Amino acid sequence: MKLTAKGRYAVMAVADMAAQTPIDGNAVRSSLADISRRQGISLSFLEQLFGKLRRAGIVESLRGAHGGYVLAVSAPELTLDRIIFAVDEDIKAHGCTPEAKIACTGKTDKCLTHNLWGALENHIEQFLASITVQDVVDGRFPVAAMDTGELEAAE
Amino acid sequence: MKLTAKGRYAVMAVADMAAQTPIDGNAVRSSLADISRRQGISLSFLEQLFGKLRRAGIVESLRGAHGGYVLAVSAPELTLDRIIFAVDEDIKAHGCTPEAKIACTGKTDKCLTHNLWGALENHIEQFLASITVQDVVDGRFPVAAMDTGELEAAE
DNA sequence: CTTAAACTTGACTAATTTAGTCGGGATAAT
DNA sequence: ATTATCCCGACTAAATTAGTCAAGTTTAAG
Repeated sequence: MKLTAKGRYAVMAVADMAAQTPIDGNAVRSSLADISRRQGISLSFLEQLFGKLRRAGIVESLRGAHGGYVLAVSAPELTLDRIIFAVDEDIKAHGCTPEAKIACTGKTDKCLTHNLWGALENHIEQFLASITVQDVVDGRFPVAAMDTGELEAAE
Repeated sequence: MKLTAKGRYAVMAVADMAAQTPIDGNAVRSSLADISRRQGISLSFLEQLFGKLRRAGIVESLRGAHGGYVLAVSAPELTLDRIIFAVDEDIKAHGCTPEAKIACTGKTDKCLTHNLWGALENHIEQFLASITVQDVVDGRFPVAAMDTGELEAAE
């Protein structure tokens, strides 16, 4: 799976939207300019990301003056894998894609690892699918036996 | 975490070494030329990979004529994370590295995702650490609820 | 001792991917 | 109209990847 800065920014931006407290339970309209200001991500880059998020049905746009974006899925329903998929589209962890099939034609010797990468990819996706945007906003996500104890102070 | 072809090749090569049946329980000496032939990986590239594997203490080299490489760790003891780390060295899933600290100075708003990527990285590492080279050779690894049912036919 | 098989090292490079920028539109509220 | 906002696609600089190449060093064999 591809875990790039793009994906991180997208999750940050969506979490930022979700963190804006709804006035009456209704979705809040955020302009990219606001998100850009709050998160320190360039406007141009956000435009690129939100185009993909919109096409993926994660956000809805309201054009024109006083427009902006609204979450199309509620924060507790929206899992991180959808966001990452939307912006980092192509995922490929195993090398036995059609073009690499030449090196993987049935010989078990040749491709001992074929299934392995698929399993790994699946594992990562499941992890991301188990976390919602609401979890991120609340700072609550499965800490699977983390041993880096640098959580408390930002110094 | 970085999951590149380099890491895949390294795992393939090490698994290939492990798959060569030991004559008397003792480690088998494989030359890079043999591995190259069997796995279809270029010799030059293998040289690059095995340099790193050797420095990481995963394999030992025997120089000179009839030399080659030997696993320095037995297949059932050798976990995949060590191999991937050795060749793909730098791992970075969260963006709040020292230089990115500017955008992450204490403000909880700014870095809702700080711990998240650490947790994800940890998750992946744990997965890889749970699989040994012997598992790969035996085609046995944790299939965590895979739903892609394309395992049977190479066709 | 000479030779050659094999490993060792590190610099080099072409292709790809990433992480953005830029500029010009389209749309809707005021 | 004007302005705030989204929309879109082309463009690009930097980094990374995947892999090559050449010049060694080491040791077994003859």
